[in-house]
Amino acid sequence: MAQKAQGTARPDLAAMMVPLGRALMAAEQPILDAHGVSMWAYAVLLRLDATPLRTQAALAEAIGADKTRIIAVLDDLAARGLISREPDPLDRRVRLLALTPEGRRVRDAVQAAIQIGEERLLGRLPAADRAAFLRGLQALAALQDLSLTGPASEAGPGLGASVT
Amino acid sequence: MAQKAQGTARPDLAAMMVPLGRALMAAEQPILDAHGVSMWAYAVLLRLDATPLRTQAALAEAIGADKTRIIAVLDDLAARGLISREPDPLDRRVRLLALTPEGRRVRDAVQAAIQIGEERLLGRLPAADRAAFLRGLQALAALQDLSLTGPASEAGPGLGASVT
DNA sequence: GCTTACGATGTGCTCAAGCATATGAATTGT
DNA sequence: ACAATTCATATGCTTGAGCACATCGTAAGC
Repeated sequence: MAQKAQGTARPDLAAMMVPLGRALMAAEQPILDAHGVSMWAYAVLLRLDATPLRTQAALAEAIGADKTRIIAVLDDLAARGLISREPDPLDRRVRLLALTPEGRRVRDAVQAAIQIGEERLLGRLPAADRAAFLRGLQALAALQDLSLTGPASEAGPGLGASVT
Repeated sequence: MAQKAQGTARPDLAAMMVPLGRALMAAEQPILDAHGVSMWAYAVLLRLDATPLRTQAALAEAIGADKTRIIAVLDDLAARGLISREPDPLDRRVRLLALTPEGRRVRDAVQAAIQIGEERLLGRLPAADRAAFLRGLQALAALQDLSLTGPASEAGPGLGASVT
Protein backbone atom coordinates (compact mmCIF):
# COMPACT_ATOMS: atom_id res chain seq x y z
CA MET A 1 0.00 0.00 0.00
CA ALA A 2 1.92 2.91 1.27
CA GLN A 3 5.14 1.05 0.80
CA LYS A 4 7.21 2.46 -1.94
CA ALA A 5 9.60 -0.39 -2.05
CA GLN A 6 8.20 -1.71 -5.28
CA GLY A 7 8.43 -0.28 -8.73
CA THR A 8 5.96 2.47 -8.05
CA ALA A 9 8.51 4.75 -6.48
CA ARG A 10 8.25 7.97 -8.42
CA PRO A 11 7.45 11.60 -7.74
CA ASP A 12 3.84 12.63 -8.00
CA LEU A 13 2.81 13.54 -11.47
CA ALA A 14 1.85 17.04 -10.44
CA ALA A 15 5.12 17.48 -8.59
CA MET A 16 6.93 16.91 -11.86
CA MET A 17 4.42 18.46 -14.20
CA VAL A 18 3.85 21.79 -12.50
CA PRO A 19 7.45 22.94 -12.15
CA LEU A 20 8.18 21.63 -15.60
CA GLY A 21 5.26 23.55 -17.04
CA ARG A 22 6.38 26.65 -15.23
CA ALA A 23 9.88 26.29 -16.56
CA LEU A 24 8.62 25.73 -20.07
CA MET A 25 6.45 28.79 -19.85
CA ALA A 26 9.37 30.84 -18.57
CA ALA A 27 11.46 29.52 -21.41
CA GLU A 28 8.83 30.58 -23.90
CA GLN A 29 8.64 34.08 -22.55
CA PRO A 30 11.68 35.46 -24.40
CA ILE A 31 10.31 34.09 -27.65
CA LEU A 32 6.93 35.64 -27.01
CA ASP A 33 8.54 38.92 -26.08
CA ALA A 34 10.56 38.90 -29.26
CA HIS A 35 7.34 38.70 -31.25
CA GLY A 36 5.50 41.18 -29.10
CA VAL A 37 2.78 38.85 -27.93
CA SER A 38 1.87 38.06 -24.39
CA MET A 39 1.14 34.57 -23.18
CA TRP A 40 -2.56 35.23 -23.26
CA ALA A 41 -2.33 36.74 -26.71
CA TYR A 42 -0.51 33.66 -27.89
CA ALA A 43 -3.16 31.46 -26.33
CA VAL A 44 -5.78 33.42 -28.22
CA LEU A 45 -3.92 33.06 -31.48
CA LEU A 46 -3.55 29.34 -30.93
CA ARG A 47 -7.18 28.88 -30.09
CA LEU A 48 -8.51 30.96 -32.97
CA ASP A 49 -6.25 29.14 -35.33
CA ALA A 50 -8.00 25.91 -34.57
CA THR A 51 -11.55 27.17 -34.98
CA PRO A 52 -13.00 30.64 -35.28
CA LEU A 53 -15.25 31.44 -32.38
CA ARG A 54 -18.48 33.29 -32.16
CA THR A 55 -18.31 34.85 -28.73
CA GLN A 56 -15.56 36.20 -26.55
CA ALA A 57 -16.90 34.44 -23.54
CA ALA A 58 -16.48 31.14 -25.35
CA LEU A 59 -12.94 32.06 -26.23
CA ALA A 60 -12.14 33.02 -22.67
CA GLU A 61 -13.45 29.75 -21.40
CA ALA A 62 -11.65 27.77 -24.07
CA ILE A 63 -8.28 29.10 -23.05
CA GLY A 64 -9.05 29.21 -19.36
CA ALA A 65 -8.96 32.98 -19.11
CA ASP A 66 -11.14 35.46 -17.35
CA LYS A 67 -13.65 36.92 -19.77
CA THR A 68 -13.18 40.40 -18.42
CA ARG A 69 -9.42 40.28 -18.58
CA ILE A 70 -9.28 38.98 -22.09
CA ILE A 71 -10.73 42.13 -23.53
CA ALA A 72 -7.57 44.17 -23.42
CA VAL A 73 -5.76 41.31 -25.11
CA LEU A 74 -8.31 41.23 -27.89
CA ASP A 75 -8.21 45.01 -28.20
CA ASP A 76 -4.48 44.83 -28.71
CA LEU A 77 -4.58 41.93 -31.12
CA ALA A 78 -7.32 43.57 -33.15
CA ALA A 79 -5.54 46.91 -33.19
CA ARG A 80 -2.46 45.17 -34.56
CA GLY A 81 -4.47 43.37 -37.18
CA LEU A 82 -3.70 39.90 -35.88
CA ILE A 83 -7.31 39.02 -35.32
CA SER A 84 -10.59 40.28 -36.72
CA ARG A 85 -13.36 41.12 -34.34
CA GLU A 86 -16.47 42.22 -36.19
CA PRO A 87 -19.99 42.36 -34.85
CA ASP A 88 -22.09 39.45 -35.99
CA PRO A 89 -24.60 40.82 -38.52
CA LEU A 90 -27.11 38.29 -37.25
CA ASP A 91 -26.71 39.34 -33.64
CA ARG A 92 -24.83 42.53 -33.19
CA ARG A 93 -24.14 41.82 -29.55
CA VAL A 94 -21.60 39.16 -30.36
CA ARG A 95 -18.19 39.71 -31.90
CA LEU A 96 -17.07 37.20 -34.44
CA LEU A 97 -13.47 36.31 -33.76
CA ALA A 98 -11.08 35.00 -36.34
CA LEU A 99 -7.40 34.94 -37.12
CA THR A 100 -6.21 37.25 -39.88
CA PRO A 101 -3.53 36.10 -42.31
CA GLU A 102 -1.17 38.36 -40.42
CA GLY A 103 -2.20 36.75 -37.18
CA ARG A 104 -1.58 33.34 -38.60
CA ARG A 105 1.83 34.46 -39.72
CA VAL A 106 2.74 35.60 -36.22
CA ARG A 107 1.31 32.47 -34.70
CA ASP A 108 3.31 30.32 -37.07
CA ALA A 109 6.49 32.23 -36.38
CA VAL A 110 6.10 32.00 -32.63
CA GLN A 111 5.10 28.38 -32.63
CA ALA A 112 7.90 27.44 -34.96
CA ALA A 113 10.44 29.12 -32.70
CA ILE A 114 9.00 27.47 -29.65
CA GLN A 115 8.83 24.04 -31.16
CA ILE A 116 12.34 24.20 -32.51
CA GLY A 117 13.48 24.75 -28.96
CA GLU A 118 11.20 22.04 -27.72
CA GLU A 119 12.54 19.60 -30.24
CA ARG A 120 15.96 20.19 -28.84
CA LEU A 121 14.66 19.48 -25.37
CA LEU A 122 12.90 16.37 -26.52
CA GLY A 123 16.09 15.32 -28.21
CA ARG A 124 17.50 14.69 -24.79
CA LEU A 125 15.05 11.89 -24.30
CA PRO A 126 15.83 8.41 -25.51
CA ALA A 127 14.51 8.19 -29.03
CA ALA A 128 12.44 5.21 -28.08
CA ASP A 129 10.67 7.06 -25.29
CA ARG A 130 10.11 10.27 -27.09
CA ALA A 131 7.13 9.47 -29.28
CA ALA A 132 5.47 7.59 -26.47
CA PHE A 133 6.03 10.49 -24.16
CA LEU A 134 4.33 12.87 -26.55
CA ARG A 135 1.46 10.47 -27.12
CA GLY A 136 0.97 10.08 -23.40
CA LEU A 137 1.13 13.78 -22.77
CA GLN A 138 -1.37 14.54 -25.49
CA ALA A 139 -3.68 11.83 -24.28
CA LEU A 140 -3.64 13.08 -20.70
CA ALA A 141 -3.97 16.69 -21.77
CA ALA A 142 -7.07 15.75 -23.73
CA LEU A 143 -8.76 14.31 -20.69
CA GLN A 144 -11.52 16.39 -19.20
CA ASP A 145 -12.01 14.61 -15.93
CA LEU A 146 -8.87 14.10 -13.95
CA SER A 147 -10.49 13.28 -10.69
CA LEU A 148 -8.16 11.17 -8.61
CA THR A 149 -10.76 10.20 -6.09
CA GLY A 150 -14.08 9.78 -7.83
CA PRO A 151 -15.39 6.95 -9.93
CA ALA A 152 -13.34 5.90 -12.88
CA SER A 153 -13.74 8.61 -15.42
CA GLU A 154 -15.17 7.55 -18.72
CA ALA A 155 -13.17 7.58 -21.83
CA GLY A 156 -13.39 10.45 -24.22
CA PRO A 157 -12.03 10.67 -27.69
CA GLY A 158 -8.34 10.86 -28.18
CA LEU A 159 -7.32 8.07 -25.87
CA GLY A 160 -5.58 4.96 -26.72
CA ALA A 161 -3.33 5.04 -29.72
CA SER A 162 -5.59 7.34 -31.65
CA VAL A 163 -3.31 10.30 -31.29
CA THR A 164 -1.52 10.60 -34.57
CA MET B 1 14.85 26.11 -42.20
CA ALA B 2 11.99 24.46 -44.00
CA GLN B 3 8.88 23.41 -42.20
CA LYS B 4 8.66 20.03 -40.67
CA ALA B 5 5.86 19.08 -42.95
CA GLN B 6 5.59 15.65 -41.45
CA GLY B 7 3.18 14.70 -38.75
CA THR B 8 4.85 16.84 -36.15
CA ALA B 9 1.82 19.04 -35.71
CA ARG B 10 1.25 19.05 -31.98
CA PRO B 11 0.35 21.53 -29.30
CA ASP B 12 3.20 23.28 -27.54
CA LEU B 13 4.54 21.33 -24.62
CA ALA B 14 3.70 24.10 -22.20
CA ALA B 15 0.21 24.39 -23.63
CA MET B 16 -0.39 20.79 -22.65
CA MET B 17 1.73 20.66 -19.56
CA VAL B 18 0.48 23.71 -17.73
CA PRO B 19 -3.25 23.00 -17.84
CA LEU B 20 -2.56 19.37 -17.12
CA GLY B 21 -0.45 20.28 -14.13
CA ARG B 22 -3.15 22.63 -12.92
CA ALA B 23 -5.77 19.94 -13.29
CA LEU B 24 -3.63 17.42 -11.47
CA MET B 25 -3.07 19.85 -8.66
CA ALA B 26 -6.76 20.56 -8.43
CA ALA B 27 -7.41 16.84 -8.38
CA GLU B 28 -4.99 16.43 -5.52
CA GLN B 29 -6.61 19.14 -3.47
CA PRO B 30 -9.44 17.00 -2.04
CA ILE B 31 -6.93 14.38 -0.98
CA LEU B 32 -4.74 16.97 0.68
CA ASP B 33 -7.75 18.50 2.38
CA ALA B 34 -8.78 15.11 3.67
CA HIS B 35 -5.43 14.79 5.39
CA GLY B 36 -5.34 18.37 6.56
CA VAL B 37 -2.23 19.37 4.68
CA SER B 38 -1.87 22.23 2.27
CA MET B 39 -0.04 21.95 -1.00
CA TRP B 40 2.96 23.70 0.45
CA ALA B 41 2.88 21.51 3.52
CA TYR B 42 2.82 18.45 1.32
CA ALA B 43 5.73 19.80 -0.68
CA VAL B 44 7.63 20.23 2.57
CA LEU B 45 6.86 16.69 3.67
CA LEU B 46 7.98 15.33 0.32
CA ARG B 47 11.20 17.27 0.36
CA LEU B 48 12.10 16.43 3.93
CA ASP B 49 11.41 12.83 3.26
CA ALA B 50 14.15 12.71 0.70
CA THR B 51 16.82 14.38 2.80
CA PRO B 52 16.71 16.29 6.06
CA LEU B 53 17.71 19.87 5.58
CA ARG B 54 19.74 22.17 7.67
CA THR B 55 18.17 25.52 6.94
CA GLN B 56 14.73 26.74 6.13
CA ALA B 57 16.02 28.91 3.36
CA ALA B 58 17.40 25.82 1.65
CA LEU B 59 14.07 24.09 2.04
CA ALA B 60 12.22 27.03 0.60
CA GLU B 61 14.47 27.13 -2.40
CA ALA B 62 14.28 23.39 -2.87
CA ILE B 63 10.53 23.42 -3.20
CA GLY B 64 10.35 26.73 -5.00
CA ALA B 65 8.64 28.57 -2.20
CA ASP B 66 9.16 31.97 -0.71
CA LYS B 67 11.30 31.70 2.39
CA THR B 68 9.15 34.17 4.26
CA ARG B 69 5.90 32.46 3.40
CA ILE B 70 7.05 29.00 4.32
CA ILE B 71 7.35 29.87 7.97
CA ALA B 72 3.66 29.58 8.77
CA VAL B 73 3.64 26.22 7.05
CA LEU B 74 6.52 25.00 9.16
CA ASP B 75 4.91 26.41 12.28
CA ASP B 76 1.82 24.39 11.57
CA LEU B 77 3.65 21.21 10.66
CA ALA B 78 5.82 21.44 13.73
CA ALA B 79 2.85 22.18 15.99
CA ARG B 80 1.18 19.05 14.65
CA GLY B 81 4.27 17.00 15.18
CA LEU B 82 4.77 16.15 11.52
CA ILE B 83 8.20 17.69 11.37
CA SER B 84 10.84 18.46 13.92
CA ARG B 85 12.43 21.87 13.93
CA GLU B 86 15.10 22.15 16.55
CA PRO B 87 17.85 24.70 16.75
CA ASP B 88 21.14 23.33 15.59
CA PRO B 89 23.36 22.94 18.68
CA LEU B 90 26.32 23.81 16.51
CA ASP B 91 24.78 26.99 15.19
CA ARG B 92 21.74 28.05 17.06
CA ARG B 93 20.61 30.36 14.28
CA VAL B 94 19.60 27.52 12.04
CA ARG B 95 16.73 25.14 12.58
CA LEU B 96 17.34 21.53 11.75
CA LEU B 97 14.41 20.23 9.80
CA ALA B 98 13.42 16.61 9.65
CA LEU B 99 10.37 14.46 9.16
CA THR B 100 8.96 12.80 12.26
CA PRO B 101 7.61 9.26 12.10
CA GLU B 102 4.18 10.81 12.26
CA GLY B 103 5.05 13.11 9.40
CA ARG B 104 6.24 10.20 7.35
CA ARG B 105 3.02 8.41 8.07
CA VAL B 106 0.98 11.34 6.78
CA ARG B 107 3.24 11.74 3.79
CA ASP B 108 2.89 8.08 2.94
CA ALA B 109 -0.87 8.19 3.31
CA VAL B 110 -1.25 11.24 1.12
CA GLN B 111 1.14 10.05 -1.50
CA ALA B 112 -0.43 6.62 -1.59
CA ALA B 113 -3.86 8.11 -2.13
CA ILE B 114 -2.58 10.40 -4.82
CA GLN B 115 -0.68 7.75 -6.64
CA ILE B 116 -3.54 5.34 -6.59
CA GLY B 117 -5.54 7.95 -8.41
CA GLU B 118 -2.68 8.66 -10.72
CA GLU B 119 -2.30 5.02 -11.54
CA ARG B 120 -5.87 5.00 -12.69
CA LEU B 121 -5.16 7.96 -14.91
CA LEU B 122 -2.05 6.38 -16.28
CA GLY B 123 -4.02 3.24 -16.88
CA ARG B 124 -5.76 5.05 -19.65
CA LEU B 125 -2.57 5.25 -21.59
CA PRO B 126 -1.52 2.42 -23.83
CA ALA B 127 0.57 0.10 -21.73
CA ALA B 128 3.41 0.41 -24.17
CA ASP B 129 3.52 4.18 -23.85
CA ARG B 130 3.08 4.39 -20.15
CA ALA B 131 6.51 3.53 -18.88
CA ALA B 132 8.11 5.64 -21.57
CA PHE B 133 5.88 8.53 -20.69
CA LEU B 134 6.94 8.37 -17.07
CA ARG B 135 10.57 8.04 -18.00
CA GLY B 136 10.34 11.03 -20.29
CA LEU B 137 8.53 13.11 -17.74
CA GLN B 138 11.04 12.32 -15.05
CA ALA B 139 13.91 13.04 -17.39
CA LEU B 140 12.55 16.43 -18.39
CA ALA B 141 11.61 17.32 -14.83
CA ALA B 142 15.17 16.61 -13.79
CA LEU B 143 16.58 19.05 -16.32
CA GLN B 144 17.86 22.30 -14.94
CA ASP B 145 18.27 24.26 -18.11
CA LEU B 146 15.16 24.39 -20.20
CA SER B 147 16.10 27.34 -22.30
CA LEU B 148 14.44 27.06 -25.66
CA THR B 149 16.49 29.73 -27.30
CA GLY B 150 20.09 28.71 -26.94
CA PRO B 151 21.33 26.13 -24.48
CA ALA B 152 23.44 24.11 -26.86
CA SER B 153 24.98 27.15 -28.46
CA GLU B 154 27.50 28.53 -26.02
CA ALA B 155 27.74 32.11 -24.83
CA GLY B 156 25.45 34.54 -26.63
CA PRO B 157 23.17 35.99 -23.99
CA GLY B 158 20.70 36.85 -26.71
CA LEU B 159 17.30 35.72 -25.68
CA GLY B 160 18.49 33.34 -23.02
CA ALA B 161 16.71 34.12 -19.82
CA SER B 162 17.85 32.80 -16.52
CA VAL B 163 15.06 31.02 -14.77
CA THR B 164 16.13 31.75 -11.26
C1' DG C 1 -44.04 49.34 -26.55
C1' DC C 2 -42.24 47.14 -22.59
C1' DT C 3 -39.90 43.81 -19.95
C1' DT C 4 -36.60 40.43 -19.74
C1' DA C 5 -32.40 38.00 -21.27
C1' DC C 6 -27.81 38.04 -23.14
C1' DG C 7 -23.12 39.54 -24.77
C1' DA C 8 -19.33 42.83 -24.22
C1' DT C 9 -17.14 45.91 -21.33
C1' DG C 10 -15.67 48.44 -17.20
C1' DT C 11 -14.74 48.57 -12.23
C1' DG C 12 -13.72 47.16 -7.75
C1' DC C 13 -12.64 43.58 -4.33
C1' DT C 14 -10.03 39.76 -2.63
C1' DC C 15 -6.36 36.49 -2.41
C1' DA C 16 -1.98 34.37 -3.21
C1' DA C 17 2.68 34.82 -4.80
C1' DG C 18 6.97 37.24 -5.31
C1' DC C 19 9.95 40.66 -3.62
C1' DA C 20 12.23 43.93 -0.58
C1' DT C 21 13.16 45.55 3.79
C1' DA C 22 13.70 45.62 8.91
C1' DT C 23 14.72 43.33 13.27
C1' DG C 24 16.61 40.21 16.59
C1' DA C 25 19.57 36.43 17.72
C1' DA C 26 23.77 34.18 16.92
C1' DT C 27 28.13 33.35 14.59
C1' DT C 28 32.54 34.70 12.57
C1' DG C 29 36.57 37.43 11.62
C1' DT C 30 39.54 40.98 13.26
C1' DA D 1 35.33 43.67 22.25
C1' DC D 2 33.57 45.08 17.92
C1' DA D 3 31.96 44.88 13.20
C1' DA D 4 30.10 42.33 9.64
C1' DT D 5 27.50 38.43 8.37
C1' DT D 6 23.91 34.92 8.45
C1' DC D 7 19.50 32.82 9.59
C1' DA D 8 14.75 33.06 11.01
C1' DT D 9 11.00 35.95 11.21
C1' DA D 10 7.63 39.82 10.57
C1' DT D 11 5.80 43.29 7.68
C1' DG D 12 4.53 45.91 3.74
C1' DC D 13 4.27 46.58 -1.26
C1' DT D 14 3.10 45.14 -5.76
C1' DT D 15 1.20 42.32 -9.31
C1' DG D 16 -1.73 39.09 -11.56
C1' DA D 17 -5.66 36.09 -11.32
C1' DG D 18 -10.36 35.11 -10.12
C1' DC D 19 -14.84 36.83 -8.98
C1' DA D 20 -18.99 39.72 -8.48
C1' DC D 21 -21.48 43.45 -9.92
C1' DA D 22 -23.02 47.42 -12.80
C1' DT D 23 -23.68 49.46 -17.36
C1' DC D 24 -24.77 49.61 -22.16
C1' DG D 25 -26.32 47.96 -26.41
C1' DT D 26 -28.98 44.44 -28.55
C1' DA D 27 -32.38 40.77 -29.07
C1' DA D 28 -36.47 38.21 -28.10
C1' DG D 29 -40.95 37.37 -25.90
C1' DC D 30 -45.17 39.39 -24.12
